[in-house]
Amino acid sequence: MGTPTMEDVAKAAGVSRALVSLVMRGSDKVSDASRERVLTAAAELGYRPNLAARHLASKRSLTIGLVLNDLHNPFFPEVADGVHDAAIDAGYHVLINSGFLRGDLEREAVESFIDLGVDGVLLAGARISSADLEQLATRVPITVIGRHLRSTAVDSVNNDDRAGGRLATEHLIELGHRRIVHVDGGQGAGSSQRRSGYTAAMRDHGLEPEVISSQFTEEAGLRAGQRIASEGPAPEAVFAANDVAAVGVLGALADHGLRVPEDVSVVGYDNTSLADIHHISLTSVDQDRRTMGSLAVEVLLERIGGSRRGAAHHVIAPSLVRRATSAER
Amino acid sequence: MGTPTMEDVAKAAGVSRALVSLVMRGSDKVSDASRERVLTAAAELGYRPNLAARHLASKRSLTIGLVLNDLHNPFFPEVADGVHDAAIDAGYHVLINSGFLRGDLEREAVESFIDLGVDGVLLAGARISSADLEQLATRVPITVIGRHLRSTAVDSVNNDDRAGGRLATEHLIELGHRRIVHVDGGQGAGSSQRRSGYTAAMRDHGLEPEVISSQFTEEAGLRAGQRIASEGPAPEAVFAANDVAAVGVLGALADHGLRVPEDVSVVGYDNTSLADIHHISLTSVDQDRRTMGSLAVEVLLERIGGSRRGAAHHVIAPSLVRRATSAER
DNA sequence: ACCGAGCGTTGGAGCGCTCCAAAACGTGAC
DNA sequence: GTCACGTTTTGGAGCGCTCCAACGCTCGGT
Repeated sequence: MGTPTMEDVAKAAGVSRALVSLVMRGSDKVSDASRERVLTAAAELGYRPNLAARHLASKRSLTIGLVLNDLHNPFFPEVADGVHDAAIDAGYHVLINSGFLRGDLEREAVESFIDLGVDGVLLAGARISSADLEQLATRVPITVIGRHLRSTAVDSVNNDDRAGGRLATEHLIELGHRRIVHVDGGQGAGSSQRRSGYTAAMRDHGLEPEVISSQFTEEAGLRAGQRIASEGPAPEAVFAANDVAAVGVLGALADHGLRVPEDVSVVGYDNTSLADIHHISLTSVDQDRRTMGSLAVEVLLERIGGSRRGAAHHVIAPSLVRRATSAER
Repeated sequence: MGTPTMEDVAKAAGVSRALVSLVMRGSDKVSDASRERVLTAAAELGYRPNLAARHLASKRSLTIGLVLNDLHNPFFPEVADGVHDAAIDAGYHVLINSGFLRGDLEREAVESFIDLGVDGVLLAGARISSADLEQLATRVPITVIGRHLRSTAVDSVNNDDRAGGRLATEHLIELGHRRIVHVDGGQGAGSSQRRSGYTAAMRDHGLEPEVISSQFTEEAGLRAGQRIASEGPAPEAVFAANDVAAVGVLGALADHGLRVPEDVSVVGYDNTSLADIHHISLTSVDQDRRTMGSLAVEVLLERIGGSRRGAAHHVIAPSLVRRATSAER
């Protein structure tokens, strides 16, 4: 006989299987004496409840699935930290899966979580289509992190990208810069809001917005930076739609002999670990990812618990982290 | 009634539940006609097998658990990619968990995987104690990635850190450098082997090894770099025990006005995404992480399948990726 | 016409647990 | 001593699936 079962513990403790079950679930309608004996027996046998059996019998698993759209992106680990903390506090387990940057794999990851019987699913940086999302949400509670949507079936947690775009831009304006170029994030999540925050801030100060359409990758940032550095006189500052792209810009500027921040100031977005590297030290807009992760868990648990009708869409305020790549004109 | 069960499919297809089970498991002893009808019925109902029930009944889950010691470390995503690919090929699912840099949480992650009923567990960058590891291995097949051990119960997949240390050092020697300092990785995995590779290479060429004891963090690399740059004349080259530390060194050198690679060449280890950032462009020793991940899955499946007696300890050869931080003297 | 083999199919037992209704066990009041 | 009530404990049904032994069927050989 392999791993001990509840039956074995019951026998060892001289009680019924049902009582052991009660103890394992932390019920308070068990006498202290019995609890003691069961716990001792369980410890002696090295008993651990079989989760598969538990899920099957109870329809709930006290587990939530976290789908990260891309393990390589330094944006996600911190979200995962927040998720983990909040979940543990609430007595839930977390299982992680990667979408490997593909909407279809993301969908598949969610489906396996459903098959596994998780109580809810968290999607971070979801690429999946809205239609798929709605469809999946009929089968399991879902909360999305870092994507703006107005669904009634799916909850979301976001940072205010528009405010963040404005924040970055106004920081540069305050430093005395007038010609500020925005390297945008194309179809990336939050990209259009960040751009609109930038544009609004520029207009408010009577400045002319100048957008280079790009993407959320270093490669794209590099190309944008090359254009910036080679076409005509360099601008006074660049606001890139995320850190990775900003680092690309940094590389291109250096290649062209432009000094940062003496010649050009650069600001990124996301405040990932990349920005904090001493050798890079990138000024960046921070969205408190840890808090976003925790908040997402709360929201998800509310829906799981049924303590809320309708969807919740939280938006948290971003803040600016000033480092070495931005300076006074 | 909620999600459809096998019973529902059986009824809809006009066959027995057992037959549906056979079809779902891809058995070949089912007539084409029956298979067709079952599949159609299943598709119509949107049926998906309940994994919890399946695990419970079958004692196997076709799932492996992957425990990453730290989600923040750019070393792991690529390992995860390799694991994922190989697992999918073999018809297995992958579930990920983080050890959050703590041996105890790592242990806990493995235990939840066991409770969940995974068929095997992969540990990447394990901090867990060897004793715990051995103990856990009695309950589930385990393969460790990136840690040298000589256990008979646990398999491992590694790169040849000693050869890698030698590789980096000889690269610098070939470039004409004589005074090469090694910033080591303290207690980190593979650190002592890398150091010994460095020392051996130096001695072989009649050079004096010079080791600064440090750690696998940027912070530690930064401190080491500061010492290097401020105490006496700067060395001609630095070999740091991993990329993160190397990036720290890079930052410190820049702070002290030392140019890389004109004044000092720098080589890292791991060839993480960090090294590949254009703005950093760090020469680094590559251990093919993707291959390591895939190989680890193979090794694990061998043990799960019982097709091997005794432990397997694979060591793959590292290679040097030359970038902009190393140049001729 | 009969038998056995081979194939496809089926019912039933059982995986380890939860949860409910009911049994057992006090306890205090009368 | 009895009764009613509250607290603990228990047996059993059932979660959705797998797996095995056994079933019915068809078919070829004699």
